Amino acid sequence: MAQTDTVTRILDTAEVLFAERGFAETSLRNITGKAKVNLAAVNYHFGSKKALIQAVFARYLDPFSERFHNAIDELEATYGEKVIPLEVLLETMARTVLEVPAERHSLKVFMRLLGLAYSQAQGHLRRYIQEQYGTVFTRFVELVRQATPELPDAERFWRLHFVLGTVIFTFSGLDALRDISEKDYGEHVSVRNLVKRLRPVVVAAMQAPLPDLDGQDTDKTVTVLTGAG
Amino acid sequence: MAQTDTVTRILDTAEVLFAERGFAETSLRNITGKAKVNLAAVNYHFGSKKALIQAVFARYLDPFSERFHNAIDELEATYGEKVIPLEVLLETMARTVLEVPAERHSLKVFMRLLGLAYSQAQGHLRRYIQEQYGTVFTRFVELVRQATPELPDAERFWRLHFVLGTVIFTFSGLDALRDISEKDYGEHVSVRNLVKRLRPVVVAAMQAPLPDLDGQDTDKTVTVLTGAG
DNA sequence: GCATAATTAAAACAATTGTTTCCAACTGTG
DNA sequence: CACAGTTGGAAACAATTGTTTTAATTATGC
Repeated sequence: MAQTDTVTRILDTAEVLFAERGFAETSLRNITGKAKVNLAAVNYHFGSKKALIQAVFARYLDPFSERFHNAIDELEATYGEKVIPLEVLLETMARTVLEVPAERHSLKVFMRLLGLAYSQAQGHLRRYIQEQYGTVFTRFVELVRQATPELPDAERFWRLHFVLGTVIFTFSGLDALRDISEKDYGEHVSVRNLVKRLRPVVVAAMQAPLPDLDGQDTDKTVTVLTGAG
Repeated sequence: MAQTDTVTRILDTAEVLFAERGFAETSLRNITGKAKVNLAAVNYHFGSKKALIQAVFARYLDPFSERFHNAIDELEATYGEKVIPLEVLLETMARTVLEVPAERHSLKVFMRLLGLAYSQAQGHLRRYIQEQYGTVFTRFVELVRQATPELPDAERFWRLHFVLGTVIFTFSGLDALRDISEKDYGEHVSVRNLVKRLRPVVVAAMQAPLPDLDGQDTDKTVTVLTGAG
């Protein structure tokens, strides 16, 4: 058994189990058992369970980070001094996200891991991702800023997280949602199909009219909402 | 110490710890220690940790379910045979969600618990919530269907989950996001403020143009996206 | 082909988990 | 006051956790 084989086998098994059950709910014995490697192999090759978790993320985020930087480089070279349209930025992000796991594993696992990174506020993980891949996200946000000059900075910040929530939540719970969709509406949705459904919704969300933040909401009447129809 | 005091103290402490760290990461000793009750009290009063988790949810979802049914009853009485507008439905849902935890605890905890219920796919939890509170959601969805006749059923299904993802994701990670927002943009966002920001985005998402689902995406050009600008 | 390092294997480790047991303390009722 | 049943408290339970240790095996370099 080659040296890399054990490492790869652990990573392959771990990412699936993590995505299915979460980090705390997945024991090393569970991983090593399913991967048919020795229990001590995890601590030998990775050092600790925390380090294994980070390694699982790195295997997705490293290629993503590199590809996305390259994609943005190309865009900037193409558009020169001109502002890159929001739709192009979103499309580039989507394409990069879709490309990375396509090579090896499923997008679902990747998204589910991202969702876990947020929801299971494992302190070390959030810190690791922020330190390791913060610059990519910062660069993207800056371009989005230039593409949406009409949005106040704070508003853009929140809207980006709104759509991030939509995407992560959707793909993270993909299996369960797909089952319901298939049972109730008889149609099987592919990832590509779902991306197509997401497109107009995400764009509409980013381009929605600005909220009325003045007035200390003295009343909860529904009239406030109707302004967007 | 009255009989209910211990139970309440356990629930109050458990919901906060669950919301902060998740279910598996929160031990009974952690809960009982912080709640200053005996370790065995949990198993005595609730039977098991699983049952405790369900009880924590029930304390939020029971009042929510009742209030929401009442609110819908009122709406149906008011509108008679007429269709209830989408904005009114969303507003009613939002108001009910905001009302329930306001009485006792924080909305953040409530949302975070909902997020965990989805992300930490504890089988028993999802089943419990589905069995216990499925009818409320079904009733709501049916009204949304009448309010959005232009949406295909499957499309409406997905869009509801898209916005559900936005809301849960946002409030679930509220603390972390708020910290960033406050640090980078110097403005402290309240829950009410955030609800105001969500309003136009959610409405725009539901009313976004329909996706182009034909054509087996032969190309990944950005032109597909621009149709929504 | 041998010496040395790298990897795998098996076992034990200490710590923590949810749960149960057993007994004391309390509560309310006759 | 006495006695039933309920609740609280400390300890122990068995199971599982991540990690470490020790020995065997395999690969590598000279």
